[in-house]
Amino acid sequence: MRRARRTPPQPLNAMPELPEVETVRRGLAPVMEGRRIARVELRRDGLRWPFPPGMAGRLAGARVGALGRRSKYLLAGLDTGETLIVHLGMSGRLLVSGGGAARANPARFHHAHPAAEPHDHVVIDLDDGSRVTFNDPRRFGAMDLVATAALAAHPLLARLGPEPLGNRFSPETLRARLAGRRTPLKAALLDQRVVAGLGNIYVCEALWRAGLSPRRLARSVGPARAIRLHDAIRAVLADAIAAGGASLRDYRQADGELGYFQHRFAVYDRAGAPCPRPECTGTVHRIVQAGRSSFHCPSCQR
DNA sequence: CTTGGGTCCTGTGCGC
DNA sequence: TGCGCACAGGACCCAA
Repeated sequence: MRRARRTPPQPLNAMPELPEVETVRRGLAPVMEGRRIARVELRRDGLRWPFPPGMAGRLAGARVGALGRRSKYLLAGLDTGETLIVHLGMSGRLLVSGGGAARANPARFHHAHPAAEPHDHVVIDLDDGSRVTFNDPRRFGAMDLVATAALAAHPLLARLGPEPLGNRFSPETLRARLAGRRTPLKAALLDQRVVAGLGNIYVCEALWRAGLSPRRLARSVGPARAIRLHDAIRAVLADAIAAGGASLRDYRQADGELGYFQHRFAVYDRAGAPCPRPECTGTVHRIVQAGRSSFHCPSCQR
């Protein structure tokens, strides 16, 4: 008889950017949607910020409607008229145990739920016996609970740029938001007001796909380069989400839990490696911009 | 308004 | 082999 195992340690580069959050959303939706929250245990006062007053009591008894996503934020709509906002920060994970996962493979679940682990900060029990645990060693994550009618005005969401995979994100809107900015393109794309959901990894990857240097000034992106960049952003995110879905199934079969996908990057964290672009003989370089690593190929990214 | 730098937090991995 | 420290990241905050 085996004890239920926890998710193995995640690789350092499995940062939750938009594709990872979308992967978590897709895995969590069948667990949470339509379920009533039976009980919520807060094992500390907050994460990055204090939890809102009475959050556990306000969640208890609520039924979860649609599980959505905006940028890197998970949004759980509730029948109480409130929405739970969850941000994974850089090390946050949502682990599923019990419920359908346990019934589907009882041999792997000697106990209904694994014992609490360090950094298990929030435990959400649902009315079918399943449990969603928020674990976040670095506590850069966040949770808030706000009136759904006021969601769009929430300070974390109000100023976000367009969803990169949505209909309102076009080469023209991208160029308009980059216009006039004297900051390097790398920094501009990390600004969530320009386009929402990109982090350091996918900015590096999108710039490589577009053949644009991270050092190029944002305002120098004209219509032609905006098309290349727009297409590259969409393609790299779509590829990452597609890869994430596959590994999500693996995680569920192995542990009944949700995890991030592992993905092979073209340039991110690959300093010194040959540029993977066909017919490019360049080498991936690491530079530091605004205190962050940028990985790029100086030969084919201009 | 724009831009850049500091800060939080802890596990990992490197160098000595 | 063991210890210590730099590093990683998102988003807020503040200063210029």
